[in-house]
Amino acid sequence: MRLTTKGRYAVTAMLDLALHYNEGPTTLADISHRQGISLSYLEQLFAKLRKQGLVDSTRGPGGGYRLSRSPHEIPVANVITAVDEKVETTRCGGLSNCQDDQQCLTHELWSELSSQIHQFLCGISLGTLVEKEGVKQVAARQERLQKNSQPVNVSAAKREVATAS
Amino acid sequence: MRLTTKGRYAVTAMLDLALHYNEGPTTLADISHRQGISLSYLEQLFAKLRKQGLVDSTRGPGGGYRLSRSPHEIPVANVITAVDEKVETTRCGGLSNCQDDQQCLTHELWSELSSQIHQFLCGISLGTLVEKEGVKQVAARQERLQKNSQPVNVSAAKREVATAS
DNA sequence: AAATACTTGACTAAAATACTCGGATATGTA
DNA sequence: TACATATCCGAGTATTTTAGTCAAGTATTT
Repeated sequence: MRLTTKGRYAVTAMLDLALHYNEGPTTLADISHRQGISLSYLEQLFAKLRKQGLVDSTRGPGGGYRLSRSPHEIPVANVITAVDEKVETTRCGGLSNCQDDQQCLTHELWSELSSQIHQFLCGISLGTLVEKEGVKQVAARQERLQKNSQPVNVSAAKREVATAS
Repeated sequence: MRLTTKGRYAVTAMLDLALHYNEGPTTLADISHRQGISLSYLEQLFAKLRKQGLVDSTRGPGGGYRLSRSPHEIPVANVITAVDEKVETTRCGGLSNCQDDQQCLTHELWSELSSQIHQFLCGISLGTLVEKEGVKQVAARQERLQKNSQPVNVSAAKREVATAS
């Protein structure tokens, strides 16, 4: 399994969606504010998540994204594989042609590890995570922060910093 | 846990060492031939493996590297962490300051995953791998290839290919 | 002395990652 | 219809990592 920040961002964003599952569509701008992920990057990620059928989108004012099904029916593994094309730990992508068209010495090890990770992440759904105490606490903190602060144009703010230097 | 080709190379090389555990020091040149890893890259990796006390080295003719202890006492996890500085799946390296100095929404998930992977790779030693049927077969093939072919300067060969195009 | 083999450090091409930017398109509201 | 809000889409790019090269050592055996 490939574990990159891309996959982490995707899971975080999807978890945010799961937390607001009962509130109608959530905009990427909201997720961006709450989770500190750039809007344009979220757009890229959600294009893939949509293609994989994990989320539905509605355009226009009041629109946004929502999970295509219950949080309990979406394993974390699906989210990660949706944005990170490759899923294998092995070099050859499971084709066993790692070295001179033959299986390399450690091929078995990596396949086994892959399936371990896959199993673990398949066993945990967004729904599972939402119910965790720690997640609830962090989510509550994020809500408070959002209410106290004005909506901010993050990229504009960053641009200011950049030009100031 | 970070899983890169660097870690894979390291495990492959260490497994090669384990396979020749009873034959005195193994040179990096031999490993390079058998496993198709560039000599200079191996040097880098083994510098780290030595610092971590996983291998002992002897210089001069007849020298080389050998495992510092029995293959059964070296878990794969140790090899990987020796060459891949970071070991955490989490962004913050377990410090819980992933977002605005606070714990991010998915922090728990990644810590748990980390420990899962760690457990798995701690449970498998080089000795375990050596005994696997698949590994034995691949190793046997590599021995045959090595005996049939002249020692080759790999990087010189590669350079030829490159200039030919 | 000569050959072998490890040791160290600096450097680099190529790939991947993590984004940004600009614009297009759809949709609800006044 | 105008306008604001959102999603869509493609191209471009700075940074980091990977995977390696290169050069100049040092230690040890024969």
